[in-house]
Amino acid sequence: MPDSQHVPRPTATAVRYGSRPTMKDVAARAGVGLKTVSRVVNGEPGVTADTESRVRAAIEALGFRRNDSARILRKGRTASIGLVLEDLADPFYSPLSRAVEEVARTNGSLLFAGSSAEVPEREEELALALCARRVDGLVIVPASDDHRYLEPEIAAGIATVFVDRPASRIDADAVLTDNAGGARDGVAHLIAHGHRRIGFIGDRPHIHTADERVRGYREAMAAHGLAVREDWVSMGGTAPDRVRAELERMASGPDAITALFSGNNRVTVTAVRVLSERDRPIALVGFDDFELADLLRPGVTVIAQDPARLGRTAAEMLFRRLDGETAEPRRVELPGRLIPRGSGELPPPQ
Amino acid sequence: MPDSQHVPRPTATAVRYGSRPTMKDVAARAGVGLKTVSRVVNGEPGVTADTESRVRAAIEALGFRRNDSARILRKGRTASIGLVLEDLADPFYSPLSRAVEEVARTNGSLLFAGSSAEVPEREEELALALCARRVDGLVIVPASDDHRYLEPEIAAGIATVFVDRPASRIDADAVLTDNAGGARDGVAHLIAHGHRRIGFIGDRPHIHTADERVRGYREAMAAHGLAVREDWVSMGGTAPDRVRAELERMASGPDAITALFSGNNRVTVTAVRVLSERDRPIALVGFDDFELADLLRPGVTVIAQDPARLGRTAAEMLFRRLDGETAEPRRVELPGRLIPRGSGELPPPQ
DNA sequence: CTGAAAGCGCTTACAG
DNA sequence: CTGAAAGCGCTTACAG
Repeated sequence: MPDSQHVPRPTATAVRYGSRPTMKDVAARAGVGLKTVSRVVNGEPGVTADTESRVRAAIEALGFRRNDSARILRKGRTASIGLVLEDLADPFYSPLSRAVEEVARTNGSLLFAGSSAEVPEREEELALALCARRVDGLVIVPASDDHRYLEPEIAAGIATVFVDRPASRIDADAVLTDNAGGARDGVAHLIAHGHRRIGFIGDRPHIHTADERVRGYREAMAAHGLAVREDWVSMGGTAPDRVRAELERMASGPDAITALFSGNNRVTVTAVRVLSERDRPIALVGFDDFELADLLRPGVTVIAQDPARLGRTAAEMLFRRLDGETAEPRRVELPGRLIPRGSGELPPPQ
Repeated sequence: MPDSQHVPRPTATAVRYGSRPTMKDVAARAGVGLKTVSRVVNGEPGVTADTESRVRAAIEALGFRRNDSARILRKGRTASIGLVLEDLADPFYSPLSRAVEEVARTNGSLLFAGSSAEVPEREEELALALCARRVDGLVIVPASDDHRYLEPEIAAGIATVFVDRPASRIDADAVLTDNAGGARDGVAHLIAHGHRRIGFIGDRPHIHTADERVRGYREAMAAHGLAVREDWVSMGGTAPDRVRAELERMASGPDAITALFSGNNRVTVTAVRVLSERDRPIALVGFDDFELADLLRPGVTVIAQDPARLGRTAAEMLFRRLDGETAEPRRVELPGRLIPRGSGELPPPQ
């Protein structure tokens, strides 16, 4: 089908790329110079109505569409930005992506998107591939713990804003949630409801958000004079099997926890699942909101982030840099918000 | 910071684009020809170890990174594909996006992603902008009902695969779920559990999936000799207020429905919310699975699609086309799968 | 093994 | 109002 309107060519590649008309073809057909075609295509002034209509007729007849690759090469700006995050499919990151996309569109840019899958090498590979395409800027949710590989790119002018987690070993713009503060609030909420033995299950250590949240947990416990037993704290990824095993361990024995603070949305989901199978209720506050949290019984109390706002804020900062803002790198922190729904207000057993 | 290693320049633009070394700079520094640099950068044979190391040293010293825009212009293939869908943030489409991205990566391509927000003009604008960038191919979840605007692009060789919904007014590859069949199964399931007055709330008419699902609903009702009252059928978008009003209307009065088939995930979520507030239970089967459906009380019975598989299948088909496959356009249909969880097995009131 | 010339399809700077 | 020439940064085709 693709070549039904074309003279057959020997290879698919020839069909694919040999057959597009260029401005030169349009100029020849319209009987004008190349620059005149360029003027019409770009809506520049200085073309008579008559000339313009001849050019438009030729464009129409040939099915011409300007090749932006060539334009980009000449102009410098590519009118595209790149987004590198952990997982496009994650319900936390997908609204963030959408928000970045909206800001890009508003600024006339297209968006490259890619998932690092939390693998540092993949983040680097993706980010550098985007730099080779000469994206104007980059929004990155880091997986790597060393971003010095980006220094030459940033020095060469690729604006870069980190989001959700800060850059490591370089100084760069970042938009974050107040993770420690949110965790503090959540744990304080459990303490206020009478809990003393509170567990924490979080993501792998050295992930900035995971470290910050466990820090908030410890600070809240300390602020209320409560000791933290180290077997109440478990950092190590969000795989359901792991979370299940750790929670079941913490919830058994004489010193069983009476409440859990879960370090992110995926831990929370597994925790809800495990707790729903148990008789003795355990209070739960989770970091990150999620859809339907209010419809579960009990509703799940959370510290909500606003992923769309994170994305929007980061992208807007990026475009301000592209517009020439040259202030020192900034770090913006957005607040987390406690939403009580029932699970975090359960009292400890008598 | 960005220009700390550079001589200050008059404008931000100059800093941004003036300062990147090119192959020519590398060649000059290494004392070799341009082509030799190209050979080293691209790992082509025919360079002595000594020459190569001189070139590598120059690359390192200058912080050179090949400009892929220039490469693309010369080579034809851009090693990028475009994805146009309704909403990157939608939990149905985000796994689809991720799957497309994975296949793109496997094939050495980067991914442009954009949301049409269900606005036909925006789909067209996005798709044509991507064509102007000369993406190798396009995966599209249609919002438009007329894709003839893509004919010149497809003829010029931009491979195009539609997913979730077929193309309109052109013949093109498509990967779809068997929407009518899935809806038929879901409604038959409700009928098998004793329901006779079954409502249907779906998305706006003329959206292919919405039309197909309501068709499946009507077919299942007819196949069991059940009449459909037109006030049991409501097509018109997924806004919560609308869904709530329609469901409350259908669920009241002497001929109130005893069961609902909801046409997609967003309708289902609102339906669950409304039904949870009511005393008299109403059975529910929803099209599309969603996270935590099993943790609600009752669990929500669904016809599950596999969005990741849709995306993967479409992207694989795209790359087969790019590899030269020239068969007639194909339509692939993937099955839906009934997952009983409780809400669809509730009996009608005695 | 190496490199000079031409060209990809546009835009820029300039001249008429 | 219009267009010829040069050039963006690479790769291709060719010659030495």
